Formats: sequence, C-alpha cells, structure tokens
Amino acid sequence: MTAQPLTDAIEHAGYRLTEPRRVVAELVAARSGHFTANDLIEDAHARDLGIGRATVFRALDLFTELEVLERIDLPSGDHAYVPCLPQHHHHHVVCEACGRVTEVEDFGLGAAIDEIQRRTGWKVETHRLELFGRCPECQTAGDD
Amino acid sequence: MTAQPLTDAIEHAGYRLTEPRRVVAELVAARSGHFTANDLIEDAHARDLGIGRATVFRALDLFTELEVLERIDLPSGDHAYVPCLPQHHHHHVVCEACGRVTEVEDFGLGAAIDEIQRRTGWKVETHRLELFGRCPECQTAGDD
DNA sequence: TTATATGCAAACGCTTTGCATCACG
DNA sequence: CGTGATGCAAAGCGTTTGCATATAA
Repeated sequence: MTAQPLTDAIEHAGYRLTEPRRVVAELVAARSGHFTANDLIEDAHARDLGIGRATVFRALDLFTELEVLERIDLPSGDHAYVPCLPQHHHHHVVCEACGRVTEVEDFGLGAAIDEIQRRTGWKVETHRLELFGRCPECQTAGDD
Repeated sequence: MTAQPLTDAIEHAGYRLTEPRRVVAELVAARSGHFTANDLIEDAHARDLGIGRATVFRALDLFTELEVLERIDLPSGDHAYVPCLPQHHHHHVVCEACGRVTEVEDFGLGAAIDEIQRRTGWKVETHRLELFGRCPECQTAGDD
C-alpha cells in the first residue's frame, strides 16, 4: 500500500499537507494490517523521525474523519485503525494471526436488519460488524 | 431487572458471594441499560457504599467471565457493559436515546458469514455485531 | 503574511496492581 | 481457620490539551 490515497485525501479536503502528516501517512502505508496509535508512535521513535505523540493522534483523527482510515475495536478492547477505501459501506475481516485486513461488502446484513426492525419494533440506525478469523495464507501456514 | 441472576452465577460457579459483589450486582440491576465501570463507581460513591474502584472492576470482570454481563464498545469508543442471558449466542441493539438494550438472535448472519468465507477464502472464527438505534418508546417520544 | 499545524510536557481518565487487612465458607 | 476477596493508593496506559513556536499556502 502507498501513502498517496492518504495525502491526496488531505489535499483534496483542503487541509495543509505538512511534513509530519506526510510522515504519518508513510508509516500507515508501511504497515500491512491494523495498527494502534502507539504502534505508529513507536515506529516514528524507532526511526528517529521527530514526530510528537500528539501529532500522530491528530493525524489519525484527521484520516479517520476523511474516511481513509477506520477505527475498529479489537476483541481485546484495544482501539486499532485500518486503512480503507472511502465512500463505500463495508466491513472488515481481521486476521488474528497476521493482523492483515480485508474488506467485505454488505452481503445481506441490510435485509437481516430490516427483519430485526420488523420483529422487535426498534429502529436500527447504525451498526458495527467486525469479523475475526484467518486469512488464506495463515490458514495454510497454520502458524499462531 | 433483579440482581439475582448475577449473584446466582457467582454462587453456581463456586466463587465467594461477598458483600461488595452483592452490592455491585444491585447497582447493575438498578441500571436500565448499558453502563460503564465508572457509572457504577459513581453510583456507589453517591450512595456512600464503601466500595473501592478496583472492586467494581474486578466484579465486572467476573460477571463478564460468567457471561451474565457482556462488554460492548460504544461508537464513542467507550467500553460499556450490558446484562445478558448466558449460554446463548446473540447480539445487542442499544438505544441511542435512553441507553436501553435488547437482545436479538442470529437472524441469518451465520449464512452471510458462510457466504463471505466462500467468496474471500478467509476463515471467520468470531464476530462482533453491535446495533444502535431507537427503542419503540424513544421513537414515539422523539426525545434526544 | 497569517491562519494552521506542531511539539512538548503536563494533565486526564480509565484500568490495573501491590500489599496489608478482612471475611466467606 | 485459611484462602480468596477487599480497599487503598500508587502506578500504568492511552489519549487529550494549553501554549509558544514553526510553517504551508
């Protein structure tokens, strides 16, 4: 993955494309799966880039707002981020072995939600579905 | 809701039914919807019950382990708990207006997940689905 | 040039832990 | 009684904020 969709999103939205933001975009692009804010902060520190903690959090918030990143909740309760394509409703499957993430489209969940509304009388406005499992590589590899 | 399913679960599992645990169970029962650990800590403090923060967290962990409570992640990112019936796969719909929660059963999500596995080659092991909307009362009331 | 973004460090809020004391069974 | 549970206070994290400085446009 490349940093370009991220930097593009910043420019397109009219925010300043600063060096620190460019660096955070690179760090995100360098990761293959989901990551926490702290992962990036450690990456930055390890590579001696002079990026402040706050800047990383602020950049992640911005990317999330621009919908090029999405925040998910891991089963552990940790907050993680995954890169994603904007403007398009979808869900994520997270590989528990390698952390890789893939997107899946709505595949009938909408209909199921209609059914719930009919049966319960509740109105469902938003939902969050997160799937955890194994990517094809990690199934055959059988590693943990 | 009553505290009994909670205290029963403790006894049944062979843990000690102590006074502080009984109190936390009462506090949970007194709440109508989801709540955070801090909500309970404040409740306890407001009522001048001599319960320590740590005890509340430990009791919530225990109830969660016993599956009489479930931890959910609110859209805000906060961790909340909802009381629930054990031994039975289900999901929750949370009312954004009043916080009330209702359970819904698997309504075709299993089939959808099979479909995802076929289409992507990933193996899905666990999932978390959280629905947010309005309960019947809050729809007619129209309050926020 | 000037509003915006940054870096730092301190503040914050939630959650966990160490340890001496307490009380359930 | 003896082990498991409690309370307290302190430590540990992740995250946010205030403010003076730097910088993109």
